[in-house]
Amino acid sequence: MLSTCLASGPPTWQRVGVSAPSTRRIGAEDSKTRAQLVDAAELVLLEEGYAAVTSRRVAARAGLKPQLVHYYFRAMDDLFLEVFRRRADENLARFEHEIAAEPTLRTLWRFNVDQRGAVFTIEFAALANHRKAIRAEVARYAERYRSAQLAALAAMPAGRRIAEVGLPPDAVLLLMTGVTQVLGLERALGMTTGHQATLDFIDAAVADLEAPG
Amino acid sequence: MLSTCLASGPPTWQRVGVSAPSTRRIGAEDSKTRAQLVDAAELVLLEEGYAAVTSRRVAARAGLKPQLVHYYFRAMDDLFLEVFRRRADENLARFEHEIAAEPTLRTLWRFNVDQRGAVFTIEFAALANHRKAIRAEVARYAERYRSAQLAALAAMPAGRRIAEVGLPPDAVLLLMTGVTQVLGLERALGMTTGHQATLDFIDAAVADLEAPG
DNA sequence: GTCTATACTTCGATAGAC
DNA sequence: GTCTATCGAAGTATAGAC
Repeated sequence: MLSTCLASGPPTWQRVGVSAPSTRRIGAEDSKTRAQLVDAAELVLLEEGYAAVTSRRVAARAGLKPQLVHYYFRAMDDLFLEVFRRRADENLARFEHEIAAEPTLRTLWRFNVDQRGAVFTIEFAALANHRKAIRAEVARYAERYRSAQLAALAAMPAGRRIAEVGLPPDAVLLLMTGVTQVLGLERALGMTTGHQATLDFIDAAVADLEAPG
Repeated sequence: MLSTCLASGPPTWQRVGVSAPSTRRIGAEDSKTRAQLVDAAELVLLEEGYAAVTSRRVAARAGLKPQLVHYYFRAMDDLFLEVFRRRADENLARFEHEIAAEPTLRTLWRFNVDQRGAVFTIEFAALANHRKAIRAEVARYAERYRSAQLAALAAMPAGRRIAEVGLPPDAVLLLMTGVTQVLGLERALGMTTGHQATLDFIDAAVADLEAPG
């Protein structure tokens, strides 16, 4: 009966080991319908959280039938991966573009703090905690992004200055990423105390590293 | 028929406006069974994520019947709140205790970086994004914790030194919280590049603020 | 006060029709 | 290549038995 549906045992996304063989046919990757489903899934994810990303709700959002989700994606995880990859690739490309146009520490910081994907990030962080395939993909992206940032940093004057001062470049990036994240998280909670002061402080630090005097 | 189950419409936790009247009887707060359910819920949350915290799975984890979850908790959100409050209160108490025993910047930092609740935090951050009641509770806790940290900081020598240097205390806390979080998140992803260097750097900074030379 | 029998919705997934 | 009819498990919740 080869791995039929959820017949007994934990839900599909929790199963371990050899994934189902499943000879089921899958829709074309360049299908327009498929793209609509990915769009809808992203919206549902952002508005209602990953737990709400079900075939039925995604389909409803796209004005399509639920079964189509399973036609285009072997399992819900594949849909999540698609949603993630799309944004991740786009984000990386945008970073490379902006940093190439103006390779400064300020650009690096602006890009970090600009991140509109605070909710997006949290949802996938939570997902990554419990789903192997997603964790791997998120990690892969995080590494790529980190490398790109490090390379950019090393190539700019401020980067060399940072090294001279004895500041580990990794630490600078981790600190920047960190504050950004907390600021976003707290804002989502309705908290803003100390945010402006923090932003001002970092702004000044960036300015100082950029053009010390 | 007054608000029967999920009969039509979005799931309970998404419903807006006046919450169901529901005259249903609810179990005693000091019930042992109830406590078992909260324990089980926390375990499921940590191991499988918030989406896996369902009446059936929680009950299974506790070796009890699924219906009991609904007897002791009016809705699943109430269970989440209970899980959160328990840990939050415990954490705050532990903080107050440790900072009272040794009111230094190092204690503050150690407590932050020690946080074992990285997964816990992410899960509730994700939950808070989409569930009003939970968001309110998380925000309430975050404010309390922030206040406690600020008060502790203001009362220690290093705190005064920070102010002298022109560093906003809020920024110091946000930076500390931020790195901690990213470090935890990345470690969960299997990333460790630059972590030690960052920890060493902050360690040195803390030492310097503690006893400048 | 505690727990169970039961309702019925939503879920992921597949086989098979077009 | 695209979509639909349909299955059986898992989901929340209530009313009523003990």
